[in-house]
Amino acid sequence: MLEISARLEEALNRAFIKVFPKEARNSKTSSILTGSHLVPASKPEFGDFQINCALSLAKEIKQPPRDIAQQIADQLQKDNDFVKICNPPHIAGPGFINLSVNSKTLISEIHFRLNDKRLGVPLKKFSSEKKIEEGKNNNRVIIDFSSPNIAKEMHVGHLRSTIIGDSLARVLEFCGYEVLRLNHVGDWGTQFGMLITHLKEVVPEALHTKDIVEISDLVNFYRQAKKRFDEDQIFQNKSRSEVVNLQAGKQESLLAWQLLCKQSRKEFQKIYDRLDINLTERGESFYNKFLVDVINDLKSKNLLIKDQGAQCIFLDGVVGKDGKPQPIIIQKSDGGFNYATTDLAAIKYRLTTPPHGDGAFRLIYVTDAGQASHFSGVFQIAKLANWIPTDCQIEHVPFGLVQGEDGKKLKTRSGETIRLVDLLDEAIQRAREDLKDRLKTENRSENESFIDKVSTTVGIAAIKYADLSQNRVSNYQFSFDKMLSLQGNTAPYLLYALVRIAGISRNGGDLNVSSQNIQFNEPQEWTLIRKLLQLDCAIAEVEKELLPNRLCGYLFELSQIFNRFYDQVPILKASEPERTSRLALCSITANTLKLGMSLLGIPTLERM
RNA sequence: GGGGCUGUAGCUCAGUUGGAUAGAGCGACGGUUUCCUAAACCGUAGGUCGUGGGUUCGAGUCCCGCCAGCCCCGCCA
Repeated sequence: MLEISARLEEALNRAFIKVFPKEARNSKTSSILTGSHLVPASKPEFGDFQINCALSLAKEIKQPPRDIAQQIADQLQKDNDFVKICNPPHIAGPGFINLSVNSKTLISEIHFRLNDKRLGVPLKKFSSEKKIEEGKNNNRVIIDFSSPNIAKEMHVGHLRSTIIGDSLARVLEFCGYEVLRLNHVGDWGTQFGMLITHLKEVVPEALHTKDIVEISDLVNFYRQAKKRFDEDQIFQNKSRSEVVNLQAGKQESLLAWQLLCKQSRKEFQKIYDRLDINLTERGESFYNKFLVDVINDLKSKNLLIKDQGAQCIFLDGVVGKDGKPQPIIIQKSDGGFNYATTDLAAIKYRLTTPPHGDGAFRLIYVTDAGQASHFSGVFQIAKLANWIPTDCQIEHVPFGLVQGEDGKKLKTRSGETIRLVDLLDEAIQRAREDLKDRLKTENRSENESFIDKVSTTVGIAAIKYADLSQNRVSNYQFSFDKMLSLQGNTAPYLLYALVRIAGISRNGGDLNVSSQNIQFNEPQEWTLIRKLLQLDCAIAEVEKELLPNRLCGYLFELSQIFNRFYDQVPILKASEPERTSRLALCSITANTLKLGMSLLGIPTLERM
């Protein structure tokens, strides 16, 4: 519908100039006229699109809005391209112009989708000349997401960033951008002092030999190290000097550090594999060699102020609890750097043209909303330092907390943080029990591998979909019962719609429709057609707003409309040409759902 | 104290540059199966959109005040 919408918009602009030539030149009214007034209809009974401008023009032009609407509508009917696409416009209410796309156009769009792998979603084109000229890819986007800490376990707090970031990456890739998915892991910092010291004592051979040491329980290892650090003065001192060794690049310490990172990476990868997440690891340590440059650059631009021994930047409006201006610390009083410094180095590197940087034009950070002020500060500094070229965007994509059903931050009963593995396992386990119950009541028998596959797919799909289907800005209430529910806006409901279509195929419905002879008569068919044609709009919205829930909402509505169609209109038992026509709709619906789910990172099933 | 986010049906949430009578799902109540998976479909009930002002032909949406909840705020990330 995007292309149709654009063509109608052009027709509308032509009509404006014909009907209101003077007003089109007048600065006040032309701003009303040139603004986009063609919007999707607010209700199906109003058609496909509506034009609202008559109401806003009425006062300026001093004519009743319905008269203005009538003149525009009359002119539109004289426009060749408009008449090709639309039925005659209707004036409604106080002055709305309702448009409905004619059936010929809708059918030709349906034909096109039968043979189009992208289902009518345009692929963005980027000029290769600009690339060469500027020495960078003007379509490269960096999405920074997931970002767990080395030597710690992934927990529920990493869930949203990982799932949302991955989905945004998939959508932008599909749109045609080159996406660099960066895992900004916490692989540097003072905590490595205690970890290395502990490692030295527990598995000393790790310091001299590569690859043979396994730390089976890294979490426990971290806890032990932390405990000793808190209780043992001598251990603390050793740890501190170990940090110095590491930063100085001492061979032994580096080896230990690498071992810990490697071990963690292996654990993370298990989760990423289960969730089908693809990421490039580039941790904080990567930026170490650029930190001094960051300080020097900021110094040369006179942005740094020394305060109590630390190098700081004071931003307007940033005030502490005491009401005094509060600095962002770029270099600590002991000469060390902190996360603001690393984040600044990362911004600089990511925007710098290759080979000295990534040459991205858009940076997206998917982290919790609690870091909003941190990113706002860091972004402001990058702007002050002139590191952000005018055609580049940098944005924080925040998301809310994961809460339990009590409305509080999700924890275990004993108050501990929930491990991500346990969350996945439980979802799959519950999906398995639900499935087994159903098999029993329906008197079906399935083998173990079927049960495994269905419960794994449903469990993972439920967790991902529950998260993605909510507006990411607000807090999200985690509930196994709701996400696994077979009714409502859930993954199982969408999966089931696909299973129904696969069932039609198994029962002799050929979904490879290429026939030119398709026709539609039922209202359920037209409703489904109109929804199918809106996929491009839904994806364009996610691309623009970075809100995956818009796509989820679309897929849910599509599933609802399909289920109504399936329930009320016979398919296999219909005679030709209805049968083939309806199979064509089934085919496009299945492809649309599969594509949509794949952009959410959710696998689908043929049977469940 | 400063800043951010949130406040919409009993519950969980949508609501796209301001547009027509504010929408789903769950839960409640009632109905549908000789037919492609009823994990579905149809219907009924349920709202002072936190609150008070303002802008506008028109406000859940924009602006200001207030109330409530959560989060962040000097050398952790």
